[in-house]
Amino acid sequence: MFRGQYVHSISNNGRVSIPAKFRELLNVKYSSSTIIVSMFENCLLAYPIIEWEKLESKMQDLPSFKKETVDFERYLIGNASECQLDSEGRINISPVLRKNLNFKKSVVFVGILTRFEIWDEKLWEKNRESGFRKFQKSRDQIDEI
Amino acid sequence: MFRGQYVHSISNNGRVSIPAKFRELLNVKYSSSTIIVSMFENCLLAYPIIEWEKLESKMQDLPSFKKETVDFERYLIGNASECQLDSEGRINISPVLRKNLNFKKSVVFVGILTRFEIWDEKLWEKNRESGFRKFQKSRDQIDEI
DNA sequence: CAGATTTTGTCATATTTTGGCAGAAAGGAG
DNA sequence: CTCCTTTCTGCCAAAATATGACAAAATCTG
Repeated sequence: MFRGQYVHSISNNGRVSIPAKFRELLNVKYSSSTIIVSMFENCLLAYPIIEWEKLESKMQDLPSFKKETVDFERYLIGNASECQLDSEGRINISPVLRKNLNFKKSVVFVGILTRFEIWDEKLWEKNRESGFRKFQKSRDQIDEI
Repeated sequence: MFRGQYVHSISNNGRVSIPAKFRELLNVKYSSSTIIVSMFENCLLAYPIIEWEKLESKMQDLPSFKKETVDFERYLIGNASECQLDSEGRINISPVLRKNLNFKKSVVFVGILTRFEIWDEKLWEKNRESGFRKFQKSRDQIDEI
């Protein structure tokens, strides 16, 4: 499972290495170092290809013409791109995504079970406080755990 | 059951040994010296992996993109990390967690039944007074015991 | 098509993490 | 209190990891 945070620096042409722990999980559990990266709220969302495909098949079961489906899929699939890790475990993040998400010098990888997020470090730091408050709130909404 | 307090020193690269009593419990009761450590309020929360995985499997059944789920998982899983005790019974605490929790020289392990907390010693000392007051208050709220 | 720019592959190196040992400190038994 | 065992911790060497640099390949542009 993807867990925890790792701060890496991103080169000025958008190249960044994936944390070793995440690479190992990709190799061992998923037997593939291909990931799909897409936009999310203020961050990138990355899935091992197998997990992404599960997601896609669930999306295919949604009512195709419903407004929510169209909006959801257009955004999530429309911004997706496939990345192969290179021999040093790095990927490239396109200029468009970097610009949209304001990736500057360093990014934070945040593991979340079957996927991980990538944030601009400055923005992540700025959201830390509110992240904790949101966590506190969400605890009361989630009755299942 | 995890019980009591132990003060250990933490090396400047974040390595700290787990109290022998806790190690024994992990081996004997849980048959595994892997733990998951995550952030809580002002301290780390450590679970034997088996206990933690119960929690995670419940989380996987939550709707992935719903706001509450994202806020909850991002915090709890995003701050978590798997730790294997090494041959000397030590674990490493990542730079991010150390920074967030202000771990300096010594930390306090506090056993609480199925889990234990890890506090910066200075902060633990500072909270001793208020901890007692909170305990006094809580007595009146707890009817079950 | 030629030159400029960007992307990719490889290497070198600085930094961090890990493993193991040895000795200090703490705890227990007599 | 003293000795002995267990536990903790500082230290060092070895391995792993991250990242900067640079040349080769690919792509874009006019």
